[in-house]
Amino acid sequence: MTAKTKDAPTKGEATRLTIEDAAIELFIEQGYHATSMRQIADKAGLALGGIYNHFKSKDEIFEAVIVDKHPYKKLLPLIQQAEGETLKEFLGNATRIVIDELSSQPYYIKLMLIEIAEFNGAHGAAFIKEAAPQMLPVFEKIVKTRKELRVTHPAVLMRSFIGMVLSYMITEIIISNSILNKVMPKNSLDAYVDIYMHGILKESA
Amino acid sequence: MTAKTKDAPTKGEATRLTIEDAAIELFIEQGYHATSMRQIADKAGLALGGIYNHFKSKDEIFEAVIVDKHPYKKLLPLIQQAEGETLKEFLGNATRIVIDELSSQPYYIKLMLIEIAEFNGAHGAAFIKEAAPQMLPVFEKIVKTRKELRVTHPAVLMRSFIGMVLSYMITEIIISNSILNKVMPKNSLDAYVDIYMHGILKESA
DNA sequence: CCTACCGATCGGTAGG
DNA sequence: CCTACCGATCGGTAGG
Repeated sequence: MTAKTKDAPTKGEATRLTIEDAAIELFIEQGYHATSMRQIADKAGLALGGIYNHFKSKDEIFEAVIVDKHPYKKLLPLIQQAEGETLKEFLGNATRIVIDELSSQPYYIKLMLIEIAEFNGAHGAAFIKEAAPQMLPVFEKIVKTRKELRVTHPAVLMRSFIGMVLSYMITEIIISNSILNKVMPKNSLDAYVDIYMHGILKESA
Repeated sequence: MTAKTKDAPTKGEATRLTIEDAAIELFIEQGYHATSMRQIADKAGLALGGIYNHFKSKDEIFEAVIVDKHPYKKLLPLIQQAEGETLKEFLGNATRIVIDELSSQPYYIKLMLIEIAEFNGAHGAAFIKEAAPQMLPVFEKIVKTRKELRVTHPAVLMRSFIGMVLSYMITEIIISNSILNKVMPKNSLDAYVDIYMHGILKESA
């Protein structure tokens, strides 16, 4: 009677997660095609052949990682928990929460870039089909209940919000690797969020 | 007396460019590590060994492509040509010019993503060291001559502008591959630019 | 600029 | 879950 609850994962499930954890680290450091099954096996503490008891192929490992480690599962509840009386406060808090979480787990952004760069977004489409129906309502609710918004189309608001976070994260990667960090002020996140906020809010707000 | 002018490139230089053109197409389709030297040779119409008369290694081809094909060389003069009486008109036109150019040559964005995903931005730093001193003055001039701006720091303005274009291009890639194109309105670029514009401009403008 | 080759490494599997 | 192996392909080179 092996229990299949969250609290007591099967040994096989544990090994599977160990493989995924090893794989995601290597993917992020090197990309997908530059990472070999032998490297994943070594990092996970298995022999090469052992991996194939848990995954049919290297591609299947990547797919599993994309699904299991994707940020929106963590982020959605965090956004919904975000507080603030005015919309400005609410969205400001939500943005900071999202970027803090993504920055602490740089996994996600990098993984997304790998997906686009090496797979032309092939897995991404399937993911969005799953995630979008859960994310859109959050923005629909915001549009309905907040009258201070200039942007009244939920999909446009969602796109602009995700785009703003993405652009901050990516320019942050670029800047931190270059000489631009000397010329860039320190409180960039505040300035960035301020521009966005001013962009979507009515002037009276 | 072989002339070395732009009008009459050496045969060797022509072959070198042919190799670069073949390589960039393959890189964009498959990424860097998934592209083989044999594929590049085939597409360029050479035997494998012939490539090594022009490039020492696969990595050197990628570096050459990054330098020679980078968009800022084309984009900088286009931005400077952008017209418009008000800042709103000027930036609106500049944005459309940039995005039109990048969309018609999807090379660039993809190449940048490959650079980050597969090289951790290693080549990018060197590039920015060259490009930043040429781009910053453009934004410095805008900040100085336009009083309608809320954003007064040139580097912040540059970052937000590049970030806005990047986020539009990347979300466009994601959306066009997914079911989201059904729920997304058609004139998204206008809405996107409008949010940004409203974000950086003073309310009186 | 091509032909023919090198050693190394790849993803994956058979068999236990 | 490991050992030992497979054919295929990789980046790169020697020699002409």
